[in-house]
Amino acid sequence: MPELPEVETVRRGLAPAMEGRVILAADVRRPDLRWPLPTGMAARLTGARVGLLRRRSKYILADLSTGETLVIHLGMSGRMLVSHGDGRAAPGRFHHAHPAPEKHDHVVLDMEGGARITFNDARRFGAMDLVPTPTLEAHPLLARLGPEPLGNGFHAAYLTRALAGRATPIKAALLDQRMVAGLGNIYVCEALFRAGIAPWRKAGRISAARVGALVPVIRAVLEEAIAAGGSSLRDHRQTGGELGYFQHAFRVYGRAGAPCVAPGCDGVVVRRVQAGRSSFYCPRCQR
DNA sequence: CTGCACGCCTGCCCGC
DNA sequence: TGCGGGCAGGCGTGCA
Repeated sequence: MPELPEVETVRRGLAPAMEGRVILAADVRRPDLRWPLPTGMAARLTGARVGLLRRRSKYILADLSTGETLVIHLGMSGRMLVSHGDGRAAPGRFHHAHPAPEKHDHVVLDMEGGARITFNDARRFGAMDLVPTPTLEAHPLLARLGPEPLGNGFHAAYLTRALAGRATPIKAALLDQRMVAGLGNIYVCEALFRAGIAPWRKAGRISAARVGALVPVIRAVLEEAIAAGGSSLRDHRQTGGELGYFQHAFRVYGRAGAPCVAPGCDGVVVRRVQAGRSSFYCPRCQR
């Protein structure tokens, strides 16, 4: 699925079509996503004006003039695509100057201004919910998330303290959304490679200096990936349908058997399953 | 509390 | 070309 960079790429793509605009019509074509869509979602969205489009971890949050916030999660295979019609949409009425809905198009929003937003999710691990904006932070999906890795609350002192005493492998600790929010398998593998830390190292037994070095490395990987429009392995698309291209910059993820890219290293990238997830690492560089 | 296996779904890729 | 198995970016549940 989209990890933080892919979700941020999607948020940035949606913003011009959604922010400040009224949802003229909403069509729920299939309500059984990971959880059933909220009752009456189409009616609750119709006529609402979208305020800020925000992101928290891997969730896109659309504040609405109705006092509710639309929470969007892309799961493993979710896409949010923007198409542009002929501008003849009217309140409460769908117009048809857009491509016909395709398989797995589950929710369609026609926006003031003529854009159509389509949520497509083959595997239906994605989710949407509508919650009162003032109670948003208490939402079960959001309440226990750790700090944003690109935010001010994520720094060396925080991470050192959060990892202290933890016997869990650093790989699992960084995938734990309560530790830091938004990392997934790809970017944890890439960050650990850049930091020279082996994925199975016990989190609490890594020196403060190395933990401190991990923070800017995580930030750098995420920022580079965002700048590249995310990573498109199979499912991720930007809102215009374009591929991201950060996958070409992977140093270890998906490169099992390939030579290590570190200058002067003659190691070979290894794939090892750890807690049910593939870890890719260089046994020479990462200790 | 932790760690882990599992299920949720579909599509794709590989080997036969 | 077809078929079965394994794999996939997430996350909640339930168990030891």
